[in-house]
Amino acid sequence: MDSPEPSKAPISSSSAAASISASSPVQESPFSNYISSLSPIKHDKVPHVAQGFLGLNSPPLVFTSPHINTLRRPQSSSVEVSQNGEGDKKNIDGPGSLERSVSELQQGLITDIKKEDDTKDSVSVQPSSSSGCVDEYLADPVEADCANSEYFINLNCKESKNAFQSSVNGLLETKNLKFAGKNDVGREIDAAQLLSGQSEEGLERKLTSHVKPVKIEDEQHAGQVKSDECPEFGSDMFDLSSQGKECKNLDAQKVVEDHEDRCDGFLQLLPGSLQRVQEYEDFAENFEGVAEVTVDSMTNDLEASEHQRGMSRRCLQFGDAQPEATANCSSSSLANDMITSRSVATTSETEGLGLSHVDLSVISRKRQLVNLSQLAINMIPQHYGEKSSLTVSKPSGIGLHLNSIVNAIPMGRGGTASMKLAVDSMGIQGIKSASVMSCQSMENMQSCSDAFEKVLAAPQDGTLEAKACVIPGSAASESLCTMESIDCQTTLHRKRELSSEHGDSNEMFNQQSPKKKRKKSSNSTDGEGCKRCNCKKTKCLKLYCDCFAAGIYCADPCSCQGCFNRPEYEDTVLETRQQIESRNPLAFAPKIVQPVTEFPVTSREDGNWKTPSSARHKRGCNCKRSMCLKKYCECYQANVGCSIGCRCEGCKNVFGKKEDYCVTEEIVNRGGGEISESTVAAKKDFLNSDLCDPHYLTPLTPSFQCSDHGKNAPKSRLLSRRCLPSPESDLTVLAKSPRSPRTSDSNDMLLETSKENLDVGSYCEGINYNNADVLGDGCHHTPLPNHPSIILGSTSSKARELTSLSRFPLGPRSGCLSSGGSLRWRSSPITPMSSLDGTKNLQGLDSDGLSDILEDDTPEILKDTSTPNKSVKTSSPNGKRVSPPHNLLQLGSSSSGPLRSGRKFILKAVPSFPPLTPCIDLKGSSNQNRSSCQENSSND
DNA sequence: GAGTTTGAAACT
DNA sequence: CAGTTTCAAACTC
Repeated sequence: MDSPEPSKAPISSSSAAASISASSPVQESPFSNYISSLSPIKHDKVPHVAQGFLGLNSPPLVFTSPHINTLRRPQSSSVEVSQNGEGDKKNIDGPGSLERSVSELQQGLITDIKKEDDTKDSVSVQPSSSSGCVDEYLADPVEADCANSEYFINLNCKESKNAFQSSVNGLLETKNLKFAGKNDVGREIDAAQLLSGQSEEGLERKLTSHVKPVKIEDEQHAGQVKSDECPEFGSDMFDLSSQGKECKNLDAQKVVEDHEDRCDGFLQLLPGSLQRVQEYEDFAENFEGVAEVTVDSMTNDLEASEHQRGMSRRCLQFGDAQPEATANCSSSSLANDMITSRSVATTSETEGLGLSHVDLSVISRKRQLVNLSQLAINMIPQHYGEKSSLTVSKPSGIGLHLNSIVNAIPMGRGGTASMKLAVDSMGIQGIKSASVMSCQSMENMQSCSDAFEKVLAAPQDGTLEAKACVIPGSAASESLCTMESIDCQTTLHRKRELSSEHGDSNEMFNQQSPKKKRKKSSNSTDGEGCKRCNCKKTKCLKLYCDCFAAGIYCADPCSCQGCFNRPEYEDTVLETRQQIESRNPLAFAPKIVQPVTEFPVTSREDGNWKTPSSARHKRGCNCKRSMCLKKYCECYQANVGCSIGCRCEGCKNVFGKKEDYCVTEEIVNRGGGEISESTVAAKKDFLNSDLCDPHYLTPLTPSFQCSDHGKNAPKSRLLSRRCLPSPESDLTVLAKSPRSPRTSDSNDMLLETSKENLDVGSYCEGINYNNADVLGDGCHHTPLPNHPSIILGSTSSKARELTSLSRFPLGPRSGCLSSGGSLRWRSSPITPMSSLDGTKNLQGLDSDGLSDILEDDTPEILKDTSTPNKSVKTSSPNGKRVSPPHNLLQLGSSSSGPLRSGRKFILKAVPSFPPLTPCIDLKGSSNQNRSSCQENSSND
């Protein structure tokens, strides 16, 4: 492990391709995919790094694909991607509009290009021909859509094979530029501009081609989306260019790719240029200036297109997303896609790839989109309840890596990313609406970006933070992470490309002074939220490495020594990861799982949105001296309360003591048996009022408290606990829809032991949470692009989606589930969940009964920690019911029957509930609901 | 910035 | 599966 394979290390572009191919096999296995999906790898650090281990996270891929689909689908009610894609396009712009935009873009681009050409000359970097840039651009935009990608590829091929290569080179160059640019911002900018110019040309081509392609899409929805995006983007670009923002436009275009990769979020748009110009840090600064110009006018359209593109890019970079995507698209293809996506990302860029690569890349992009959408969902919900609903659907990974969590703090980024994701998820249909949303989100994002660093500290972004928190783990953090990681990863990719092209690139990274990295990391950690490793002996190939554990490549900020966690060593990384996963399929799964419901509850009660109390650490901590009051404690570090799974001693976790958690569980457990329908109803009510309300979800953002961490967290947590016994359970409920396993299991789960359930639930919860959000969003807005379930289009569809979700191993959990009971859930018809509308309800249910159930159901995987809980039961947090642990036991055995019935009942009920009733009154309603819940429970 | 503490990850 | 070692982050000075 320690010594990564040296041979691999010097991976050249070719090697990268090889690695890709190699990786593919691994990912191919559905199981691995599931597992990988479970793995949080994706984004934790993603923010900068964006580069995830494409190959590595097979699981992510699974998710990603679904997301992608969902993203695209969003608009189209139909589950199928293709339809959606088309619909999206239409929605966004008619083909004619696209053509127009294309023509315009072309004109604008041409102008810009000329200018850029000049700039290019000035810029040393840029090597790649415009075509190259274009290719990249195309690739990104086309991204998800294989068809589009193919189309583009074909176009490129037809136009000129050279162009394709050049495009590839261009990409590499662009990356290189960025990479090099890091040194000089201005230089980067120039490069970016140049690239943008190239990209513009490419866009022109693309646009022209796109016009045709748009219809081609049918092959793949994603393709449609891309085509749509491209046109829009182009149009956007055009407008910008017309406005005299050529540079920005160009940058935006280029950025779109890069940024998307890194930041996805609206930040990307502005940032896009900025990003290129700089790393994340610089980005913020430049962002303000640059962003300002484009943001208003451009943001909407650009965002949408960029988001999509960005999504796709991320997907390429991040395998994580892929899993989800696969879920949406098709589990079978997902794995391949995942693999391919990875390879594509690297290979396509590096090699130039064949069409197949392109397709793969497209897929990967789709996956990424899915991931992004998930993230967006996570993020969105918080800020935008309605919108969030759209995005929510996909919360691919609920779980968060601690790193991600840490990173999550910089919600702004995450928010932006999420926004983009949301947009993506929304799909074409959403695009316009999304544009609106995006506008808001963009605004938020901007504010966030502006405040980005501030965000952490500033509550304003609290919304963002809240999102981050909510997503927490997963999406939010991921999004955040992605934002930063994206930058990092983008740089990494660039580096890769550079390295591939220029052997030095690797050295460059390595050479980077640790100090700088540290500074960044420290900064990022603190403000930016980007956490970087400092590994010295593990070569960043072990879980000790936060980056590696998060599934992202080490980047500039890292001060690691002898790092093999780089794109260059992709093969090594993948292998190592596989090894680790072979030992522990959940090794890369998000450590923190969020219960969907919790947010609402917590936020409501406290009024302060702090950490998602419901969120829990998958494995739990084992603190003995820190009393869970320091960052030594992973739970505390993640701003989550300790749970049954924790083996900590003298737990004083501000976010929630283990004891409290146990109590809640007990309650839940009892509820499981005792709770019965009345309890469920109460929960439902609660959920309906709060959870159900999409708004409520939105508010979740509350969260934000991630940063707050503990202060309010404890209360919120407690409250949530009361209402929602276990976060996991809640999550599980939500999960049902998406990951269904749990949800479905929830029904069955009762039977299952509490521990297992908990684990699974927790794990799924994160996912569920996302899903829940998605559902909510979906209900209101659009179908979650990603997951079919998300799509929601209609409530009925929701049910299907849920089921579908259950099918797909959404996240890592799915994998976990596969291993354990989780699968059951999936298998189990989530039907109850089906009513997405009920998602909230579900959440609510989950929170109460479901959560309990979930906990019970929680797969062993998650359970790790959980054993103790059962015992805890004695006291109820609320003091209401402190039924003895029987519940667990009951659940396990005799109670199982009743519980099941109860759970099932709940689930069914959930659907019936108004999905997203306005809930906004988080506090009041929540309290009432809680009280009602409690009462109900007591009654029970 | 160096050294210590801490707990997770890895190993046996 | 439990115990030990290794590791890197968090923390303290």
